[in-house]
Amino acid sequence: MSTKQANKGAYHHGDLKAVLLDETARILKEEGEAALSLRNLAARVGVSRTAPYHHFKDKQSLLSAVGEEGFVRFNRAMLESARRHKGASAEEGLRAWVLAYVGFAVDNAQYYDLMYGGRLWQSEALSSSLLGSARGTLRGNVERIRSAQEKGLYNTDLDPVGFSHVAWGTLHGMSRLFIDGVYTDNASRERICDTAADMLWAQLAPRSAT
Amino acid sequence: MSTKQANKGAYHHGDLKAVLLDETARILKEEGEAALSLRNLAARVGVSRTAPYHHFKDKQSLLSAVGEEGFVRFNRAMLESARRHKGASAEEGLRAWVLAYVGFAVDNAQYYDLMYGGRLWQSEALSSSLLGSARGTLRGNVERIRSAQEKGLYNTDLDPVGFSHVAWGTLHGMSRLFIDGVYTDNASRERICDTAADMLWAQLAPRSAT
DNA sequence: GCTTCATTTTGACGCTGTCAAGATTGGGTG
DNA sequence: CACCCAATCTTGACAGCGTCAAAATGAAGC
Repeated sequence: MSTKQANKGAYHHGDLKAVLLDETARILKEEGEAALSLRNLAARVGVSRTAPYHHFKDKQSLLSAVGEEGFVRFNRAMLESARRHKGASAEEGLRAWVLAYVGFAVDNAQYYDLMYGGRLWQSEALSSSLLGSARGTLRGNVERIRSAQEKGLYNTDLDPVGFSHVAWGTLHGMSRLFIDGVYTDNASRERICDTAADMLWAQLAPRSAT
Repeated sequence: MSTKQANKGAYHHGDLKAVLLDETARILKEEGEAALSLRNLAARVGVSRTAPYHHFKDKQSLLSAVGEEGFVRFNRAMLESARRHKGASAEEGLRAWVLAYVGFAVDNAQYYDLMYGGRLWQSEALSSSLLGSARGTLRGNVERIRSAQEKGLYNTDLDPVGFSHVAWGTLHGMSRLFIDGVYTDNASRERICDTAADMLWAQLAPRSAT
């Protein structure tokens, strides 16, 4: 038991930081934000109340770290979705992207809430790596649009930056309305996503096409 | 001093409920959600810690009431914006609506947060009048679209319900990104709103038009 | 004038985030 | 191998929170 992993019960836990991140996400998912307290969290993991403070400056810092983990998972999910629709048409690709974005947000609300929650972005916590992740995602979108425009797949009259902002707003807004339970019919996710994809594609479609 | 209003300092405050609602909104706006505690609130208003409990079941109930007030103000703002652009074209009207919606959300974030925050809509608190307000707003949009379609002002091939959902998502998403400080450039509000209005109008514009 | 009832207060409880100080241990250096 | 240091974890403590119960206060009606 000299390795740094999985020596549960020892005084030096070894794995505590990772375990805290995972357990935090689990509690947020299964019991909601209100049920998350550092004391409760520590108890579940089997350490004393203040043990987490040796790995995270305070509660907000822990939540920021979970948010970063969310960005990693989000990027992974988007890449995988893109890979799965590699041969598809531009319109199919867009449709898949919309569905993948909203799908991730709804199915991983415990992460998505933290990723774009106001508390992260307004406070000074906003670790630079997190900000980098978010900016990188947006810039990636812009670049992908630009590249597709050059290949003649997208409408070349469109401003990539402006469109990215609005498209992001659309996906973010739909995701939030689903997550927060404001949309009444959660089962209609695919239908609404398709309608949104239609709208976005009407902007992206090359002028000469249908 | 026998009337029920404005007898400050008296044992029976008289106005307490209204004052609590206003002061809550003020604290949320000026100091943020984290700074709002019932004890602090009570102290500011000049009553003891538990006085609010005779007007609101608990903290969540107070926040719900503020949220309802938000819906009232929101509807008022939307009506006024519509009145101000009464003679304008359909496209101009849409543009004004987008700007009015996002403008209200950003300038009254303390209300908007509560109106569409997850805590209201998931919890059982969700008073029926609040739900009525929200549903009414959405149904009003759908009806307005339908009516404009019949007058030939909007594209008649469009499904009013589906479009309403997505358009709402777009405005809600942009509002949230502005409020939460995720959009970097808050000054570009009008430009982004215009881009969004372009996109929405491309859906609404009658088929035969430009 | 007395009663009744809504309103407000004081007291108390368990929970929270966080700091300070002490206990424990594993890894690197002699 | 022994030692010490730094990392890690624990115990103790404090102020603040939401909320309940019981007592106090004052306005309105008979």
